[in-house]
Amino acid sequence: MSDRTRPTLATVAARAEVAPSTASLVFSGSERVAPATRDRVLAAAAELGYAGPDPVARSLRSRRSGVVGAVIGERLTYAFSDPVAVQLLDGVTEVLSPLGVGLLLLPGDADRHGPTLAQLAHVPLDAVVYATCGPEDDPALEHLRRREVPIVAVDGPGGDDVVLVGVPDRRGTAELTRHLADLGHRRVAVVALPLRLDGTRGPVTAERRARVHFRDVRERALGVEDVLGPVPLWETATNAVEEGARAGRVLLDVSAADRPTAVVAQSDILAAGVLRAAESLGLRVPEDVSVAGFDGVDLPWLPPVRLTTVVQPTTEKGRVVGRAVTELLAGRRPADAVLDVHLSVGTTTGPAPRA
Amino acid sequence: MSDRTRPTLATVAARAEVAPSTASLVFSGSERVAPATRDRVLAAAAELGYAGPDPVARSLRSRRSGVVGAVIGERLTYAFSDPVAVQLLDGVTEVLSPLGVGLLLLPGDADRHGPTLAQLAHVPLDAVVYATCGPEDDPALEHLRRREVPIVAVDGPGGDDVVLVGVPDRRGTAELTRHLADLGHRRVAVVALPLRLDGTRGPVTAERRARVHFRDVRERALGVEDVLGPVPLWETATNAVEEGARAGRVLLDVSAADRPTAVVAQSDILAAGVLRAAESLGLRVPEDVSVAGFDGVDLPWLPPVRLTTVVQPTTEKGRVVGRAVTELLAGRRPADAVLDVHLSVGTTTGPAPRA
DNA sequence: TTGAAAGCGTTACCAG
DNA sequence: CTGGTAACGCTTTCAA
Repeated sequence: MSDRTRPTLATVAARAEVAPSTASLVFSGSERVAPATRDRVLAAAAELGYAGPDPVARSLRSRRSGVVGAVIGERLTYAFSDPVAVQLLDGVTEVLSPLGVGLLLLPGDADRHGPTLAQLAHVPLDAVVYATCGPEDDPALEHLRRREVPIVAVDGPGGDDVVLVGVPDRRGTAELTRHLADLGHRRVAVVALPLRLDGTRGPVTAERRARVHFRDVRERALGVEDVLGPVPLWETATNAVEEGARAGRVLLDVSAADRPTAVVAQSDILAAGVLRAAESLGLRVPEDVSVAGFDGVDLPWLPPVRLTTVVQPTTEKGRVVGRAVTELLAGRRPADAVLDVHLSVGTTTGPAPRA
Repeated sequence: MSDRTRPTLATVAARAEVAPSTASLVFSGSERVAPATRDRVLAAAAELGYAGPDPVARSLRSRRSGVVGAVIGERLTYAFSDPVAVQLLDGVTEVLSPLGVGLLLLPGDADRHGPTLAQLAHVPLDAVVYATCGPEDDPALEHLRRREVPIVAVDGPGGDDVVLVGVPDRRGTAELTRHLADLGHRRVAVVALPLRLDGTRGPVTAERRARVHFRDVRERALGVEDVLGPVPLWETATNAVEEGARAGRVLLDVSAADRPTAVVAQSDILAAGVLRAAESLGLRVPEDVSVAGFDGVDLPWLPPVRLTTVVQPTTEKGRVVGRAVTELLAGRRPADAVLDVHLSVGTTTGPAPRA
């Protein structure tokens, strides 16, 4: 090993006695290179221990870095304890990885909902995916717009230059609620996902509800009310089992006269918490109270119960996002996409108990 | 908006009537710029809608891309259903994010243990973290070496040019095993994490054991044997609750004469599965069988049981990795680090039942 | 099929 | 404190 400095394409070209441009052609896999020349270049590269064209220099010329940002609102720990977020990103990488495009994590921290500008500004980005939160009033958005970085948002509120991928949250929840109504339920409470990421928890006032930050949360609440009219909302601080349990313990307080006969949680994770609360309060499900969720994720520790829920094709949603990114990278403007959901009736909903 | 083309630093400099190098100084936050000049440049930038220096061009010059790769062996869904992996990466980002460095996910897919070269080769990388698997015989390794990308490996086998961060897996497991031995346990079975990522599951033969791919798996097995001598190992296909349950159902088969009185699982996730299996087999824990894990992760759905386990400081491990990366980026060569673990005795281990 | 030359947008270095 | 100039390592015309 006598090399003083890391070899570059020029070094390789010189050693192979071809022009740099020809060597470049070889590494870009072009057909228009004589096999003999190609072999010579490859041999030179091997001898020099050349690792291939520097991605950064390549990016500068080709205006493509192979990096797509993933905005995941919160700390990794929170975002990735949400199976929906993970499945979604899994779908995205499934499509993007084979193209040599990687996902760059852009988490926020305890206080912030998104990445700081300092984080964004220094990092190459061919596109950005808002994976778990809409880009609504995100200061980073303006920066990305300036840089002309295309954006795909999941369940977000969108905007003209943002490609949207979502599901019919409202219709799905309405369908679920109709199922409950058909079973005789009239007093239904909703355990809501965070309306904003500020740690608030408790009953939702009209003012707070007017300032809901996330489209899907709003829509899922409306879906219930489409069927039953106004219902009480209980907001959780994060999408976590323990948060659902806290909510459940309050809502299902056995001493309350107007205890709901059914609880609609806005995620399966929260629903799992409500189930736990019911259990700890000595309530039978579904005899004393029905519980339903949203997402249709696999909670391996939930059985023997099967949760009634609205199933959304989360991984497929991720793939659709991945394809949208692919289109964007190719300079095309894909249409927004709305995937479908369906009701899955499990063992956690049943006839409303007689008053 | 009359701009035909995205503004560059040169455009901004021209408009502010300064040299490009001066404008560059402004954006790099240098002190050696007259406030008046700075304001003029900033004003010009604002007027032109300049988003700041192009990260790619900047990277080319400064030889730093702000991107650190995270190799996570498997599909996102598998890797991120492991709380240990998530906490670890959380710790890493906690240190790296404030530095404007982002984590690029480098998952494998169903068959592969690591990213393909096509994925790696096109992407800028200041460093790489092997987060959930050692770089042992990884073909990507040679590529990274050529590119002179520094590597930090967690619990990995290492190599001269790889910085290692780990915990005393062997000693920790030995301590746990001594606790069991003190309780009178002699017939102990181990539910092992995957020895290699090839979907194998079942009793571990000597040949297979000789080819174990992951250092921590080997060490944790040895820790048990340090105390009790050779014990049967049951390999799982992935680190998942259901896998632990499958293993548990076989190992705890009530009809077997030599049913173990204690099961040591190599992760808390697997231990949770074993607990489930015990329950479904009608065995009481710890009266009929003791169960222990490794990691000390918070499984919010596990209570009321408290798992006996070896607690490792996973998030701190991530921070240490982050700091090691920081050092490496600064051109220094940090020392390997071994963090500490401790035994946490819960309610799942007790005296061995009388034969 | 190959080569020459011109940048891509920035920062580093050295003068002034 | 500011300006000029030369890279950084590659790809992309355009010619030959």
